[in-house]
Amino acid sequence: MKKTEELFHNCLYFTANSLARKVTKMADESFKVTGLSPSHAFLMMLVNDYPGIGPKALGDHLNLAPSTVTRFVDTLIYKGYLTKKAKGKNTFIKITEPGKELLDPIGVAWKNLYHQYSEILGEKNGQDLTKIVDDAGKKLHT
Amino acid sequence: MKKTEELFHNCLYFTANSLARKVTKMADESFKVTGLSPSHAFLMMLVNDYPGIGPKALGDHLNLAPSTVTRFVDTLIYKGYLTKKAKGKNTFIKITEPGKELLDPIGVAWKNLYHQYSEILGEKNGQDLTKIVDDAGKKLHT
DNA sequence: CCCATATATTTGTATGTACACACATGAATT
DNA sequence: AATTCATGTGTGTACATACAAATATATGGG
Repeated sequence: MKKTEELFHNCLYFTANSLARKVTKMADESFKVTGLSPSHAFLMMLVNDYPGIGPKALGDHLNLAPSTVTRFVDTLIYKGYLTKKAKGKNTFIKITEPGKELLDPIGVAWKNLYHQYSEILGEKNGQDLTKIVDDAGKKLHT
Repeated sequence: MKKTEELFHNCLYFTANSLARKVTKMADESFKVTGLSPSHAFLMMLVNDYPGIGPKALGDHLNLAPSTVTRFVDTLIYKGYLTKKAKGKNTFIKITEPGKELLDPIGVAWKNLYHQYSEILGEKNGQDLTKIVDDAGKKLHT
């Protein structure tokens, strides 16, 4: 008869959320220099790649609900890094000049995060883990 | 030059959170019959195993911040499933009779969740994934 | 026994994220 | 063209979770 708290570690809900919280804490720390949370930063990168993209497409790329994207975008507009224009059913989101200036620091922060967890997990280990987790996430898509 | 959105899938922050959100959605669904979120349910199980346990110890088992545990416990007290008594520096949390009645449904929901994701990922695959994720989470402690 | 330091807990506040719903618009079928 | 259906977007609301600070208590060295 195993103890309950040991059983937790056989539960994907428990382990996946636990890991996500820890990596998120590291990532928040890394991205602090940009003044953005990692997810907001990723959104900025996407908007830079796809000028005029809308919330739905952003959500698809980021695996986030559209309403979440709307919130993020509004925050980034408030900070002066994005603009949006509604035309008919669609919304076109674009990056501003101040927004573009963030892209370099974002890249650096991202690289730092990678190095940080690679150092702890081992680089290859971390890569393997990431791939396995990614594949599982894809399979679990509803 | 890879596309940004493909690079996301090489980022543990991205993949781990993405997976966690998907598993959480499944878990929420499974635990709906209990009227509790999965984390609340796990907390109930621990309190049942360790009558008189405090927020700090609960947080250690659940990988949650003590303040988070306090919030959860207060919610569960409000629902009538737990009690707490402060003595000196410490707080002693116990389960109530109505709380005990939840333990069976919680066990069932938990098992259902396991079967649900095992069916999608394959049972062995899911177990391996869980172990890998758990190990990584342990390494990333602090 | 007293002070400094460490520990446990709670509270104020903030962020990320989602769902359910509403609304506008576009597409398809009659 | 009108009606139905699907899609994109935004809002109200709610929950999980955390940190930082406040508080209360315990503990160990002098």
